Amino acid sequence: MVQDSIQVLQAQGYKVTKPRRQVLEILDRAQRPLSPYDIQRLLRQQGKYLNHVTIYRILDLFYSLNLAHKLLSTGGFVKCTLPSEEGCHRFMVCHRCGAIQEFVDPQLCLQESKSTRNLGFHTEYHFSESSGLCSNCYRKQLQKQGNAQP
Amino acid sequence: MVQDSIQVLQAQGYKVTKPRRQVLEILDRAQRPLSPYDIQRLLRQQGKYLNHVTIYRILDLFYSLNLAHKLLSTGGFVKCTLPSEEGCHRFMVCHRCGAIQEFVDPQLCLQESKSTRNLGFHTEYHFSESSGLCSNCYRKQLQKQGNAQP
DNA sequence: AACTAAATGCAATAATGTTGCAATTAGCTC
DNA sequence: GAGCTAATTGCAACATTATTGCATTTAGTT
Repeated sequence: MVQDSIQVLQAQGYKVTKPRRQVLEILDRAQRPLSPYDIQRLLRQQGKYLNHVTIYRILDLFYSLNLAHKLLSTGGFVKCTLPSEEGCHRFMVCHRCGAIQEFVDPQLCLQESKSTRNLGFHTEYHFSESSGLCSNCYRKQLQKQGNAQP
Repeated sequence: MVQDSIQVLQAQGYKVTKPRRQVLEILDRAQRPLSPYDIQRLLRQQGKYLNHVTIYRILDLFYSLNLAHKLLSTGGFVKCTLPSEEGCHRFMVCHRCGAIQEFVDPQLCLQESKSTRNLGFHTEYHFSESSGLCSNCYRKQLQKQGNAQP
């Protein structure tokens, strides 16, 4: 929810400005990663204008407050959908429709840390993204294949 | 080794050109991710000149042949250090000295796939990078802390 | 309503990527 | 080793993305 993010801003002493609300709403509605310029374009379609510098700065802020994440594989930003930081946030990205889903998995974190420790590395954070098909696109794929082999 | 990559190029019917050799050598020597322009700068320091477009194209080729990987957290390219593709290649990145280490872990792949499958996702590939300290930097860190508390 | 620090807009610039086409070259054949 | 040709590179122009300093505006307060 947008409201939650607004409360975080207030709690941390940041102003709740119109541009910040607008970016929050855009991110909240979009179910895919957006670049700063994506956001600018989407806003323009609604007749709203934000300088791209402003958007960069807002995204930096959101990122630093963990209100948004930067997807590595696409480079775009997504609104964090998890209540609080319970460790490393992971993503699944559907390479067909672009849908994303955020999740945490403490077990995986442990395993990853163990695995890298064995190689002499002291891990502090994991970046993890899985690429594949969401259930919708997977079903469609199966149907298409099914029709192709009568 | 550079030689291995050259053999892959030949085996796939690609020409072994001077620019390709030069980029291979730069990547091989660098123990950190390099952007196309990084590579151009490094070559220039050796009195060699490559058009940046050429470097982009060479990196695209190397990437498509799995001779190089693109690190997501930094955006730079690194030469693949593993013999062949035995699944998803993972990276540890030292955020202090920039050193990287590549590894595979089939067990982790399995766990990740299972984890995402439980969420209705059909994973085909994992992007995984761990950020932390390499053993060298970790030791230095400990020493510094040790000195600070007499 | 007035005040002030924080935030935004603006302008200029830097850095990074991309495209089409002409010139060059690696690897082949003779 | 000379000549051939498709593959590769260089060039030029352009598009996109990102950064900086400073003037202007605004949210939250008094």
